[in-house]
Amino acid sequence: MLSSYKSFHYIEDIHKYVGEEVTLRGWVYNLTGKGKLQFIMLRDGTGVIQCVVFKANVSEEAFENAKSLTQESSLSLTGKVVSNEKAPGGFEIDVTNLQIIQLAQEYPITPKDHGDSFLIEHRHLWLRSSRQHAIMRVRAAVMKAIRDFFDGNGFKLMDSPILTPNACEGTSTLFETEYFDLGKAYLSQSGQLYAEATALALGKVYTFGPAFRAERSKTRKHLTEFWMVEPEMAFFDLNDDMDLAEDLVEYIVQYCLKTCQKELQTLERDTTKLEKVRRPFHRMSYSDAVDWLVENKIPLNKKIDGKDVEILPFPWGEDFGSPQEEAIMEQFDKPMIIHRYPTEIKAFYMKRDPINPKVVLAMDMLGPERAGELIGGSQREDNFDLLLERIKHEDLPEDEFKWYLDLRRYGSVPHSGFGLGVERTVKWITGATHIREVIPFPRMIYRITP
RNA sequence: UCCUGAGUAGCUCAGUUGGUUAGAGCAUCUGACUGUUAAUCAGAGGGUCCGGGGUUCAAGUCCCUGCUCAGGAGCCA
Repeated sequence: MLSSYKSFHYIEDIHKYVGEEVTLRGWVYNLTGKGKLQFIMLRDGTGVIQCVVFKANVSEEAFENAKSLTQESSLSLTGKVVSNEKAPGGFEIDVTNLQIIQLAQEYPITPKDHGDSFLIEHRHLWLRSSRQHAIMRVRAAVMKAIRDFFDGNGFKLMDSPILTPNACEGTSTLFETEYFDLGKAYLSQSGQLYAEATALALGKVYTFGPAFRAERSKTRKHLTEFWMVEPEMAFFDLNDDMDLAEDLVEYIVQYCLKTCQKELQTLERDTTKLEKVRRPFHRMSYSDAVDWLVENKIPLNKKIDGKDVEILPFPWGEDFGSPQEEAIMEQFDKPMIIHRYPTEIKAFYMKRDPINPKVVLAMDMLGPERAGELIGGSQREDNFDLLLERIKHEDLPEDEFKWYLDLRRYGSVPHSGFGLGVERTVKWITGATHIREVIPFPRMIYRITP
């Protein structure tokens, strides 16, 4: 517990002090005046409350101070907590004294509409608005739910390096930097390989940190820097992996429903849709998904010689893009998993299905309401020879993977894991229209400030 | 990398077929008001129409070009 050193109160606790005098510190969220009466909507990070300054109840100086306030000025005020049904939230403060800490200059973000570009340029101030404030609180809840879930289920937190000598999957474009005399280093796009090593030391681990991708993606689903949690479990097969993924997502959503009702209400999120997020989720193999696309005449969109062409029926072996995933997801009102993708379109470390080596034991979890891919995971190749063969086949630098191959040399076991994108998840739960709204300071292809 | 769209006041936008001095709401400033919720009322200030070039008697408007931004594809969480 925090010691009670505070000389002021927080708005979230105000209901405990009805009839009493309190001191609040915060910022002017909005203002309106009516002659001898000034209304101040005060925010302090924990909530917003209406404070009423009546000329006859305060000193001349305090009233002049109240009149001179501007949006986002910081202040300290004292007054009595009263119940008033005219006040938003049901309570208000009858102000008896008021001191300005700093009189804010003309604040750029007004209560009226603004464009996306303007708001993102003022991200450092935009975070103060009620919608962004609510999203950040849901984000904090999602982070906590993730940690609670793993910590409470026997997982150990394991931190993987950010600077790495090679591309983890060998596909994605990475940010590059010079690393002393050792040549180039890259910002990690995934902690998975390191999580595998620690899973063989600790059993069940999760790594939780930022990931970096230098792809020139410019959509409302992509960031160049995002947060990902990656559990990795020794002795888990693909089914165990999918079960865990479903448990985790169910836990996160239910935790947010339990602890973020106010925030979800501010965001006008239809929570009945989130309440449906209960296990079991839907599952479908890649092959069954292709059959469904063929039956429903969903084509493959491909670029051949610079021309866009539609290929029908959808050919087995091609990867799904957003159009295919969205079409499949439209029938479902909770997340679903597609598993057992063609070997050729998936990463080298994924284990081949012993029943059908044309597919790997991989899985993607897609979210409803156009949330897109929330999770990507797989059972890992645990056979030394097969893994080496895949590394060679993909032309990956064998030397860099020597330590990784060692894991298959010394007590190799079946193991699995997955990665969950935090921002994708928060975007889905909050119903935010753009991923840049769900991380405090988004990093995107054409923007690195603020 | 490719495709599409946008750029006019601090902010959000309107601006007709090219035609007089480029408009509105909000914000700001001045004044009125004891119950406002994006208050209301009266008044005031505020413009490199993204930059450059061109067509024309005349360009915010048409053409070329550059810049900036947005969305989508591919890639993925």
